[in-house]
Amino acid sequence: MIIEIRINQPLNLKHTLEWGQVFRWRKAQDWYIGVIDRSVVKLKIIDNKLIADATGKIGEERIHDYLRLDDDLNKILTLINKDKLVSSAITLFKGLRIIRQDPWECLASFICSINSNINRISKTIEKLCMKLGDPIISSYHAFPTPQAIVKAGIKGLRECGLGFRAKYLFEAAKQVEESFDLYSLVKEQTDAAISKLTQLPGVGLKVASCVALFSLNKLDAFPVDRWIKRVMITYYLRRESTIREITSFARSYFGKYAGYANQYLFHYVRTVKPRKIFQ
DNA sequence: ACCCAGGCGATTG
DNA sequence: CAATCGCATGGG
Repeated sequence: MIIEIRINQPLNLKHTLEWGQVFRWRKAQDWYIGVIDRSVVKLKIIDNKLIADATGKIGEERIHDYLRLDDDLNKILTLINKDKLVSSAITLFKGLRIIRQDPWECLASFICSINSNINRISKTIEKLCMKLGDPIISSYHAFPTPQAIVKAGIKGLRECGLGFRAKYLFEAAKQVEESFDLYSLVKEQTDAAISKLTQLPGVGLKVASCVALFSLNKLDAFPVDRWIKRVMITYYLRRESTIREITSFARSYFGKYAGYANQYLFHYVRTVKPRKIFQ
């Protein structure tokens, strides 16, 4: 099914889908191909239209929702544009949008991301889906359900290359299957949602913040990894700081769209040479 | 070798 | 009590 969505504001699929919010999108000629929920989706932009070619029952509403096209990006970028650094990032990456993933897929993905790198995370998740996800069409599979993860067992997960993360993912899946109400967290305040998430095994502040930002509609969540930590300390705080000090500063400095600032900065410090950032 | 979108439990101060 | 440390693992 082909869906056309008229877009009247910045949307850059490369910046949005390729670098670290989500790990399953691949570029094929002029399309981006990925899986949203249980549908294989191809996306491309022609002029001011987003073209989606999708299998299954997915409709315009979910595509719109996934790319958060309701976010007024121009307004958000104006609000977070507080200094030269963010301003440069916005110039380079305008059209990068926060996306709204399925919370379980997001949680599982970021448990897999612990002390790893984007390249490896993508490969691990690919193996997980291939082995444990329900087939959709050709070689595309849905993301494995918590039940499928539990059924695979720690040994089965290790065979996908999860290493020491296998037991975290297994235990988290078990709790989500049995008692942990992941999907109700969308109704909670940001800090409450994050603190509940960190009760899960393998979920610390960083992973919880990513889940809150990328799947639970918490646009003020500010994940601090080593890249963000370095740029925040050297450019903003200008002294040794804890993760809590950094997130607290970021919230007050960038405001309720701190998560957007986070993604633009993350993109920027990973792309631009350090000496260019700090002159 | 060294680094990587961190978390956890043990140890130290 | 908080801060620090070593470790789980595997690919580039």
